[in-house]
Amino acid sequence: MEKDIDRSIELIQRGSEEIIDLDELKKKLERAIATNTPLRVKAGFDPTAPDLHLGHTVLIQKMRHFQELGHQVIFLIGDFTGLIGDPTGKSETRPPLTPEQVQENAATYKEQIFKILDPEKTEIAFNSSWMNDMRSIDMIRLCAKYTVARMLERDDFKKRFQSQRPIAIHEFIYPLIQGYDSVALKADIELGGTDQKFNLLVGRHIQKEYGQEPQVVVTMPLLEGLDGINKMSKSLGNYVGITEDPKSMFGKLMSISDELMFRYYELLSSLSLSEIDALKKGISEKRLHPKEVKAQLAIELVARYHGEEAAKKAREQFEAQFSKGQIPDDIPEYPISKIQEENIFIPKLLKEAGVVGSTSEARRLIKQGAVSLDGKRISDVEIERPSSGAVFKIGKRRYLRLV
RNA sequence: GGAGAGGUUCCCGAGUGGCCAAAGGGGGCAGACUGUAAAUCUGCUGGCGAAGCCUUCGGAGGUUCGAAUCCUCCCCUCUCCA
Repeated sequence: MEKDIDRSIELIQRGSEEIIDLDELKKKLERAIATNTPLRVKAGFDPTAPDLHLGHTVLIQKMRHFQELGHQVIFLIGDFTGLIGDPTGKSETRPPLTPEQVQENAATYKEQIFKILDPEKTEIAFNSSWMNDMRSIDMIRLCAKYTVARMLERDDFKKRFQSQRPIAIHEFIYPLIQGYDSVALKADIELGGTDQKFNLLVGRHIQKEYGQEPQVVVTMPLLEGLDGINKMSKSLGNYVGITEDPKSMFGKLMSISDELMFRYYELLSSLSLSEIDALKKGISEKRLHPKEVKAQLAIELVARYHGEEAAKKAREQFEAQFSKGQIPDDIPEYPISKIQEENIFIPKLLKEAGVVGSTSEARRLIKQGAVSLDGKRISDVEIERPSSGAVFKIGKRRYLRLV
């Protein structure tokens, strides 16, 4: 275990939004060192969406920091709370997952998180394992430990209450159960996104009610997605999945803005803050090209999930395709033998090959000058039959090779 | 149980008999500029071998020369009162 409290604190604080409460954290660290007992660090995850993206890894990286400091990390899968659904925004009761599905999702989680976390120092827990056995009377007792007025402090609830929009009762129970999880796990620290702050704080209160020392809350910022505006989420399509192939991961990271790049550096890279500052300085003094700095970030992240070799290759492919305009190897192909006519009707060909959604779309693209054949822009929907090996390029990154 | 509001294209949202494949915005795609940057500017954004035709405004019927728009029934969402 890391014996230097200041170094511990520095690492814990890195990139974090808020720590409640710093003094308590110090005390816990001191005691952990004195008694040689690792702190129990909890973070909860939704059982329904085990497809992690870089946004999730901000939190997981922080878990890793705790492991590096020698503490015990608990990866809590909220398979019970998942049935309720977190009332962030909409209220909905989700269809229950079968135990098999939960196990399956958990397996997927493990596969993904252990690219970052040390399996030896990670405990996987399911809150159904204590919640399923809770009796009604105990649930009511749990509910008795918090008040409606305090629940309404939560911004989301407050707004809905004030604007006379509905709040279902079960939504109040979610934070209580999340808090109770901390009791069940005897959490010293709970990590979560800034949107989780209220729930995490309820956990402190509930722990006190059950005679435990309140957990320290560490909130992490929500990572902006590729658009730089919305938070990274799958439904918005602005994400980089950690199981994505190296090439598309690299490409997506290269498409972010320079401004966003430093946000990613801070929250995702393992470079120290001073190293990151040096990069910023290098760019402003024109010693470094922002594109190169971005490529370094992309390489680091691709390597984390796919290894050094794959990262290097992804970069080479990227440079070949976009900087040198070369045609990538792995592009869709279409057998020219399928076409009988002497003249080929391009919209139909492209649609059949599945590179465009409809002939109408293909017509529009041709009209806009987005389609080229072997480097020459096409202006007509019909052309003479090309020989096999000819390559269509549609827009920036769609290709089709005739074979 | 009673009263009311509403469901429009990927999303938000305008449209209350023909000028509606449906305003505007967002998103997306494409072109220019670049570093696949970002920002900006421009264009496109239901389908069809493209003439015109076909399908689309919660669902099913109906009125009408003509329906997203009017009528009937049904489904769904939301609000208020109790």
